[in-house]
Amino acid sequence: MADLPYELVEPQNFFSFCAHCILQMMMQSDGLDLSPRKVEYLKYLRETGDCRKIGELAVHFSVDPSTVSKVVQELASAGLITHRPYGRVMLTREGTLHAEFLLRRHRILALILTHYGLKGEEACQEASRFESYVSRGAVNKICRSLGHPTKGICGSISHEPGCEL
Amino acid sequence: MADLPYELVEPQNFFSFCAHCILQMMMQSDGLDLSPRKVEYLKYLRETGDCRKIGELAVHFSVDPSTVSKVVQELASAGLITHRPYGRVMLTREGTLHAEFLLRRHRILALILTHYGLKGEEACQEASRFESYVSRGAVNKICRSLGHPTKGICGSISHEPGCEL
DNA sequence: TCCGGAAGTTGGTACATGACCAAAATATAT
DNA sequence: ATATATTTTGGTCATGTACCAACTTCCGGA
Repeated sequence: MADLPYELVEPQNFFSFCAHCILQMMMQSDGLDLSPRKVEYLKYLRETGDCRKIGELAVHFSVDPSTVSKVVQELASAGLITHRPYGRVMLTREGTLHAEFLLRRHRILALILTHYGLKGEEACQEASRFESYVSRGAVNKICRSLGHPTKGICGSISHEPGCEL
Repeated sequence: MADLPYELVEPQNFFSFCAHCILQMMMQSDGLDLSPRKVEYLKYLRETGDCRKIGELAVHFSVDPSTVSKVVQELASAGLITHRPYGRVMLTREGTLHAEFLLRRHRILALILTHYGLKGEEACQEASRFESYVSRGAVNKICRSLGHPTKGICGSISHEPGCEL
């Protein structure tokens, strides 16, 4: 952060960025920074309206609670969820935005698979296997190319501001 | 292997399978059994006409020769390549067939990415990241849906017998 | 209010993948 | 035949994702 090229942003242009946009830009990752399991956790939390318990996640993903406990701590360290020991798990604002992307990515990818003859359920499962390795940039291009569809196979697709850039 | 349901194949139908088909069927994996790095090795060996040296692979993938040496041993154990210590690396018949699939998968996936606006090089790199997690079944469906294209972006696509099934 | 069982955490282990280094072994080329 | 280049071996390490056992904390009922 020491050598930020401040000159790149002319003073007269600086205020054309609103705080929200700056936050968005800072938050935007390439979409490849989360491991597959963490992606599943975030999507699940977003889909179920978050505020889940460790045990619920453990049952849903058929893993030991201790496994969930540890991964949840990592997600909390990453600032994507909040979790006090023995407490509930819930998405932060940033985690929510990221989970929105993860769901959009999943649904876009599952959707295009159905265009190639995969059945709904099959497309969903297939997408789940590889989606973690598909970059945000690629997703946005596919999304734009499809005209930002709003209907996926396993849920509706919501488009955050910025995805069409 | 103890409890194979021999009854499932009626004696009068058994000989309708030729040895080649049986071999094919036995060899056909779901396409998800190789780690990303191993996939890269096999594709490279197939593309460069195999019979490579460890050092070449190490340079090409920018990793330590010792890393290559170990992974190569694993591929040899899996029966996909032959490799005597200090000798050349080359694909077995099975390895060649599998590498053909890996190349077809890569090129099919890169191809469809270009249909969504990704540039050639970009599509190739993107595909390389996630292709290891895309099943043979899905690839075959996409392939069939595209009418078994023969021209990919980073090479021609060859279709083994069986891919259109 | 206290207590016991349920829920969650911690610490340890395990396995796969894939990377590195240093040292030993082998091959090759002069 | 020996020096140099290549490869292998044996360690170590990091990441991701699991498990188990033991411990801690929480909560609801008597």
